[in-house]
Amino acid sequence: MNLKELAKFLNLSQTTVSRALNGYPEVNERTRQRVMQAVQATGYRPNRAAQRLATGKAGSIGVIMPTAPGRDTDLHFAEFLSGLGEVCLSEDMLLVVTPSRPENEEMTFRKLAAGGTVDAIFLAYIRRNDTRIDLLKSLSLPFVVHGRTLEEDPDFPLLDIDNLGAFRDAARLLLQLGHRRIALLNGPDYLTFAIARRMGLEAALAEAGMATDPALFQHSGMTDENGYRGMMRLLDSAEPPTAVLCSSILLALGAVRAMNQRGLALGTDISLIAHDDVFPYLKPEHFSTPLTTTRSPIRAAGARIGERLIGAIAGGGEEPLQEVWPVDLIVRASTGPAPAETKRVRRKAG
Amino acid sequence: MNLKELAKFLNLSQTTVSRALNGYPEVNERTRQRVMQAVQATGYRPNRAAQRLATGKAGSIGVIMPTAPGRDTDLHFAEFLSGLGEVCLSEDMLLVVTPSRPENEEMTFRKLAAGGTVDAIFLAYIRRNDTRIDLLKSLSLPFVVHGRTLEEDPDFPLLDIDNLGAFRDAARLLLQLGHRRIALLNGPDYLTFAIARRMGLEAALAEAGMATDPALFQHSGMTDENGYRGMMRLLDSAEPPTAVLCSSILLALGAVRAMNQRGLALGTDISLIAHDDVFPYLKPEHFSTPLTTTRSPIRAAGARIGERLIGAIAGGGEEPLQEVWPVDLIVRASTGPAPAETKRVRRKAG
DNA sequence: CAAAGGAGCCAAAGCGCTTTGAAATTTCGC
DNA sequence: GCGAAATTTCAAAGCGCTTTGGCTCCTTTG
Repeated sequence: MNLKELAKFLNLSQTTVSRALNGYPEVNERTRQRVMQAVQATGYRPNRAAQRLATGKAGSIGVIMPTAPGRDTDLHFAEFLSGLGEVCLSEDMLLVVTPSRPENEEMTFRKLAAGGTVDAIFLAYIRRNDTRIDLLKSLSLPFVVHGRTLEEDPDFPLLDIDNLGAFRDAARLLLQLGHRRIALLNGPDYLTFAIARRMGLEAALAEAGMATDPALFQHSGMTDENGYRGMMRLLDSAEPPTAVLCSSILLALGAVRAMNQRGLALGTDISLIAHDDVFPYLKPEHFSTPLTTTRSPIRAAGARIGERLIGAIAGGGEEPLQEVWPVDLIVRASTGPAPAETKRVRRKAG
Repeated sequence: MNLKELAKFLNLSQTTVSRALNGYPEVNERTRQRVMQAVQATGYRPNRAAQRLATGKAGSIGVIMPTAPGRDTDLHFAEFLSGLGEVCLSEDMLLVVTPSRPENEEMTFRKLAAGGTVDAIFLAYIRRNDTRIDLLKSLSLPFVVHGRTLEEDPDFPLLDIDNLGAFRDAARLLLQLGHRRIALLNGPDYLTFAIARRMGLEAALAEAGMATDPALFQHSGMTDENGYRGMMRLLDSAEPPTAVLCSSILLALGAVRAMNQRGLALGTDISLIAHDDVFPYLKPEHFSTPLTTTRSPIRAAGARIGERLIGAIAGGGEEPLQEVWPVDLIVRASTGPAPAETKRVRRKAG
């Protein structure tokens, strides 16, 4: 059943039927009712491809899903997608997920753009000098970046959380509690969010007039396993930290396990603050010792980016908006005063 | 730049250029080279919508993403999607993810199908008497179901793992180890995979001539929190189990935490077997006490379903294939002989 | 050397929708 | 009750691609 047939069935022209369906004003209300009824009766649905061709609008948002044979899937991606999806749903947009090898991402973008497959693109996992952003700028497709580059004043539309501020505040808290050796279990060092978090910690240390010890920083994929290994390595070192910042709940999960195994009490012997992207199935407040966290729901970010993308599609060229969300620091039981032995270590060192 | 312009640029007809691009034989090799070069030079990409309209093929696979305001996102969905995506990538297919409220899924299907938005559909989260399957059968669109209904001989294409067998084998192992009270922390009771797993446990118990105690079964969303709560409840009950089956690593995570908190040694005081869908960021072998698991990579299932969907699109109507994968039972340290106190309890009870 | 066959190319007809510009019909003011 | 304006409808022209059927030019073959 297509429009032509439907029109014939109704003894109307395609034009009128099309207009009735799309809510144009120049059609009699009685006629519109009749059309709607016929749609119900016949089960007619407009052909999406034809609609696209005619309007030039794809009615969908493009998302690149980074993928590679050995590559881990990402918890954060799914949660983000769910927020994005929620918005798409209410706006009757489709989500076109394009799996792509990292090395082919440029090609994938070009194909999506030139082929008119999508009306807007979302980009994440921003790297230090990310060439993909310049590419997107040149593509004349609305886009919003999740995260940002390290430059001072980015000139592209983005949404990010205040990673630097979050980890600076977290480190300040630990410093106030008397901690002097603060470790960082971070994400991959080529991703800007991880770099920003490290800079946050470094900033707080600098404020306190303290040097940074690179031996206390680990950059790795954010898995349970890496959290465990990293923590074990730290605990086995000559001067173990008394506190640790984790870039993900998963890293914290492994780190906490390592502490348990060593018989260390969380919040007493050692303090921990984790960043919480808010996964419904893994909550820091439900750890044996509830975790102090820097908290920012990644799902909400997905929803907001969806809104902005849809706005950009509808409204033509929005000016590039840089939106940076503050991050809550939520104190729970995993943070406490630095243990006395720290002082001993420091005396020994000094 | 469109085909017409490209053809003019080359002094060829659209027909010839189109054929050159799509690998048809009736075009001179030299001409084809010229065309390819022009494509490189101009950056021409065919318009996807036009292609679709002309061919009637959408070049994409539809995936329903269940979503609702309060609904948890699902770890398994992302991992599955990644497998599916991997295949789509190699076949140059797009993944159209349609977020949909559960109550609107039928409508969503109809729209996807009648609108020609996708060439095939994938369905998961199968429920007891799932009306969506009949709908799909009536839609004349290739589809493959992940999971299955409970009927004896399903007549639709599906891929599933042997949930019943997996949990029966797991329970048998526990029974052989002397366990008599075996608990089950399961997924939601309206989903067939969870029902099958319960049936697996019940089958093993029946074989051993034992009754089932519904108080030992929990159906819930598969989150860390529910694992913890469920386990706590079980441990606090009059006759706590000596062993527990978990339908997910996440449930196991919470359950293990509960045990730790109660000072119970995993594999000694209490045994645990979890089902492992294989998440790269959360591995049962890395738990403090490595977990015995029933293992089946959900990502592989995604890839296989992708293959089959693409095959079905290409080859027309494949006969409905029921593919059921066996599940490995991998024994690690979380399972051990039933502790002596169990006997005491039984004596008391007997 | 004419007929047959094949290789290579082309014009034009869709695919199913939207939208423009015009025509038919109704409504309204005086 | 008549012309003008507003309302409602329509025919037809795209959107950019694929594909059918046909045409031209060479090569082959009896």
